[in-house]
Amino acid sequence: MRTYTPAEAARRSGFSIDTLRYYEREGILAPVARTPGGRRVYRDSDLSTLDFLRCLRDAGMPIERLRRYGELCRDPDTVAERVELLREHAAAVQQQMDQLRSWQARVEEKLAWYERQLEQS
Amino acid sequence: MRTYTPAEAARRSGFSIDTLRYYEREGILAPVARTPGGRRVYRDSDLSTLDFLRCLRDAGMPIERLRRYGELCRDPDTVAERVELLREHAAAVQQQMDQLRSWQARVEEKLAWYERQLEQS
DNA sequence: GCTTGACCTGGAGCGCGCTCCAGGTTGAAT
DNA sequence: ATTCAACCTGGAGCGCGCTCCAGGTCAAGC
Repeated sequence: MRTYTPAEAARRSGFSIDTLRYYEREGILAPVARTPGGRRVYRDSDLSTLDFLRCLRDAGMPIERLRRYGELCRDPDTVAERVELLREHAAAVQQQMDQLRSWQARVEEKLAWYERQLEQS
Repeated sequence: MRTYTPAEAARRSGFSIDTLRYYEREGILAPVARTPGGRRVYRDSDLSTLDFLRCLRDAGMPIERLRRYGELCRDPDTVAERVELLREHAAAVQQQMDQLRSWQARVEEKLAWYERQLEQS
């Protein structure tokens, strides 16, 4: 089970070093292990957590919910709550996709109209 | 061709009065007609512009591009540029949808795993 | 032992997209 | 004529999610 410096963790997770510290401060990420001198030592488990957090962020989950999810993951007896949280966000994502689809339709219409304009001129 | 007070325009467009003023200041919306006393008088054409702007915003188009689109719409000889701008954003939206779909898949996996956990306990 | 670059902390700053505020004006209703 | 809600302007403030900075510490390589 190897370890990673902050720079490596940043590179692999896609978050900046500052963001990694920020997430830890905010309680999104559990406190990371340290060297005797105080430097952070990220483990594989941290990286896989970060990987999933990255995914949640990319899907638009706000920081506050991310924190909630992070907290829940530190208590093994909260699987049901985690499921609920993810289902909630899944519904939000579904809604957003529906909206984007209707946007696409509307823009296609507008583009078709513009294209007719261009032909006529 | 009826007209609308700022409050009515806000209600119908879904933007706040402050946002309407902001969009005008920023050149996203063309200068709105005024009464002799200086109050804004929105027209149907303003409302339909706002309706499309609302749609673009909801699809995540940033303010800067909105401004560009607004400017282009004030010059009738810019249909090709408008088409280009919309196509560009359409590509961004497509990318976002693809990402959301892959997010959904990943979360479904995680949920299935959590559900197995719940059954076992 | 010294250098050097990566890291540490607490706190300030930033970019976006509004949102609110103070202080003043307008105009429809009474 | 008076009231009063809705409106005006310029500019400050805010919430989010980071990002940057100053001033200091650590540790690997020479």
